Amino acid sequence: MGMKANGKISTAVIRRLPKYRRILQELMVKGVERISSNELSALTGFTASQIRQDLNNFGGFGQQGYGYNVEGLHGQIGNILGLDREYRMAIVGCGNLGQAIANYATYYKTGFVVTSMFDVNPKLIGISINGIEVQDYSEMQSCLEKNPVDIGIICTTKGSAQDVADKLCNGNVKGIWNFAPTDINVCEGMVLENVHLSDSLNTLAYFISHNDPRNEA
Amino acid sequence: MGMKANGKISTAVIRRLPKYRRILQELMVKGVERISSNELSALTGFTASQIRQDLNNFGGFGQQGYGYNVEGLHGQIGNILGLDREYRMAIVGCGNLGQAIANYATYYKTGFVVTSMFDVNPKLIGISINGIEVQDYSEMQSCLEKNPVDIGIICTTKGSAQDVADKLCNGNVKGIWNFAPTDINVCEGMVLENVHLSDSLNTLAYFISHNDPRNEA
DNA sequence: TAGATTGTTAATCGATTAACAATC
DNA sequence: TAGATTGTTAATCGATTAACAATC
Repeated sequence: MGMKANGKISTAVIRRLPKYRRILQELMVKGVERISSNELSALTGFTASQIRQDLNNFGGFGQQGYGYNVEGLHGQIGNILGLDREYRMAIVGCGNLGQAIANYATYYKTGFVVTSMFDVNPKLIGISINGIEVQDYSEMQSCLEKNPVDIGIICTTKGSAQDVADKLCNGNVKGIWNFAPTDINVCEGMVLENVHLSDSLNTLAYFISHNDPRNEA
Repeated sequence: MGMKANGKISTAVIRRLPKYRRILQELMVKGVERISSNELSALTGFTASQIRQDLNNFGGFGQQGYGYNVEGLHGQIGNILGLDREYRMAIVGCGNLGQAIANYATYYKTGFVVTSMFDVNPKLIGISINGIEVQDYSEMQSCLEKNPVDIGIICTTKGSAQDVADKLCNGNVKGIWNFAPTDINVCEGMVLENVHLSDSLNTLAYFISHNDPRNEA
């Protein structure tokens, strides 16, 4: 039960947590009540030892001779990830990708709520996506003051990304989810998560051209 | 010049290559001719030592006392990644995300060509996206026989992803780029690159809720 | 030539795996 | 209780960093 979380957990561990939780969710749907680290190993591809090691960074969630309670562990990991609260999000750049995320985020992820969307394109300003009206990017700063968000999502072109990032930093968002195919500089304390699709595709090309099927990213 | 590439290069190294190349491209645009591992370190955030180590997995591209030729190194890394050829791609699932990728891929990435798109939704079948007509998913297998592709891109819901993956395996694609928020099983030899947006967002939530700005994914 | 910077080996650090005692 | 499986320590493995000789 008790979170240890004394020191810094390595990012490798943290990035495995969502997968654990995803698989536990599927088990819950199937009505599975308990699972051992060995069975989880088969489902995740990680070793049983690593799974036990990972989980014990945060606390002893299992029980000797029994394993882990699926629902309980799912909840624990959710808490660790900070999914026991709501995150308000603003999408900047409302092209296909921005729209995809607007729909996607609300569809798959309760807890993540898109509360505003911004663009510079007059054809997009004013239209409604998933119930959210696209606002003029020039009004973003004042909008964010009135309606603060936790996460800014950058779905613009490479060229605009840094300007957006700067304005999001001023707008007191806590984290930036960056889909623009470039690296951006962010202010002290800002959490940054990049989704570099072009890098991902290039990596795929590497493995294809080298005939090297080392699955799983 | 000469590729070593004797043994298997670690995936950690491979995943850094696209970033090197991306930054070299920007330097080319700026007209920069040469760069040292130290300067590259400042631009990438990796240590100079690591950069030299990484590159020397593939060959000695630098010159003592000089550094690296920007254009030359950019080309070399492109070759290593397998970007000296064309990749034909099929998109399965033509919602916002599929459409975003259809536009994105061709816009940013020469060398990656979307040649066909498939969906089950009658409202989407027949429409044209970026010049490609959306075809009925039920015809995918015969279409792929007539017009083979290298990469299949899964932009469907969780529930359909495995069926799509199976059909892509039969369709002789070489790699799968999976955007569905689930893990899929692929046949022997298939290259799989997952883009788990929900995992990425969960990771972002972790760092926000722990007030831990360990930037860069 | 002297200075700069690579290529490469050796040292360090961290992450993964193995093993097993604790315990349900 | 006996069996199963965790929690945790120790051993191994691999990746990163440091150092420096080679060389442009």
